[in-house]
Amino acid sequence: MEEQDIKRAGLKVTQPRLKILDLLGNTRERHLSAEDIYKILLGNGDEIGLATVYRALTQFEAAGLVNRHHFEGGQAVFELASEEHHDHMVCMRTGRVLEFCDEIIEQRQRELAHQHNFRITGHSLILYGEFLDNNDEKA
Amino acid sequence: MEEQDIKRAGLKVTQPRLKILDLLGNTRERHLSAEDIYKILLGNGDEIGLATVYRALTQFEAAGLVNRHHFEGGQAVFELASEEHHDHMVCMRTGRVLEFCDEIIEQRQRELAHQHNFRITGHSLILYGEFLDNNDEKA
DNA sequence: ATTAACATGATAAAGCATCTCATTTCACTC
DNA sequence: GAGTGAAATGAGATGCTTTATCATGTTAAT
Repeated sequence: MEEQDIKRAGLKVTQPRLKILDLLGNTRERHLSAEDIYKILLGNGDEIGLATVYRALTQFEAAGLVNRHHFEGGQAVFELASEEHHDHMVCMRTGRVLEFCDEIIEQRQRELAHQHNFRITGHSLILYGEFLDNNDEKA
Repeated sequence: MEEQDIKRAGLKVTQPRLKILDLLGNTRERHLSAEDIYKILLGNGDEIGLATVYRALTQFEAAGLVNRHHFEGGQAVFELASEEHHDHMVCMRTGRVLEFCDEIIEQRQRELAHQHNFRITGHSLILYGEFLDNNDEKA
């Protein structure tokens, strides 16, 4: 329940915050920019301000509810945080984003970090390119 | 020779462009933001405009002479392009950047992309964290 | 030296994100 | 359920990075 998540984050349960979390959880496109969210909610007839969207997303990120990614192209995108870390393939043609997990890469990253006396606190692996099939509709 | 690189890129050989390439090649810190470059050159007594720095870097990037990276923290950083692709560990405490190459990860990325019918045109792997030793001075 | 195309740099402008602050909403108490 | 203080909202201002504009200055080839 979104309400619980918001409370657990030490935040008041408000309409804007519920709407944002709900949208992130129930949209076909898991990865949305702050402006996407703002426009979709406005389109739904909700009253909301862009500043509120940014604020809420930043708070959700701090609470671990959502992740922020900086794909190429200026705007950051947000997604509901899932159990395990995952990486992304981003189609430069259609914008489609595919998430993937790979334990071999994760393991190798840990090894390399250890070799260099580096303590990893976060990481970002993004493959840019394009999908050769035309499944982009079913993304 | 920097002059040749600039010519090969189809650009005129100008003082600002030479200075920028020279700086990128001869600075201890391989990764500089446009503003870093601008300020260093100003500090050296050179006359240069920030717009010129951005323009030159964008042109060099298009020509494959430099790479642009979007580490966390707003500003993009630029580095002289080297033979082979490499990834980065970024120290969140000191800003130190360590480059590394790992064929196991590269290979695995290719496999995963192939599995998903994805043609890779670029990729970005960044590990954020901190170095546990205090070699930051020798970076 | 001349010249035409290109480059420069100061400043304006665009784009993304955050800050400000007056108003509203939430959640708790009685 | 009304009252109250703290927190949240939203409109607009502001900040910061990057790009566009354009009059002036350089380059490189004749």
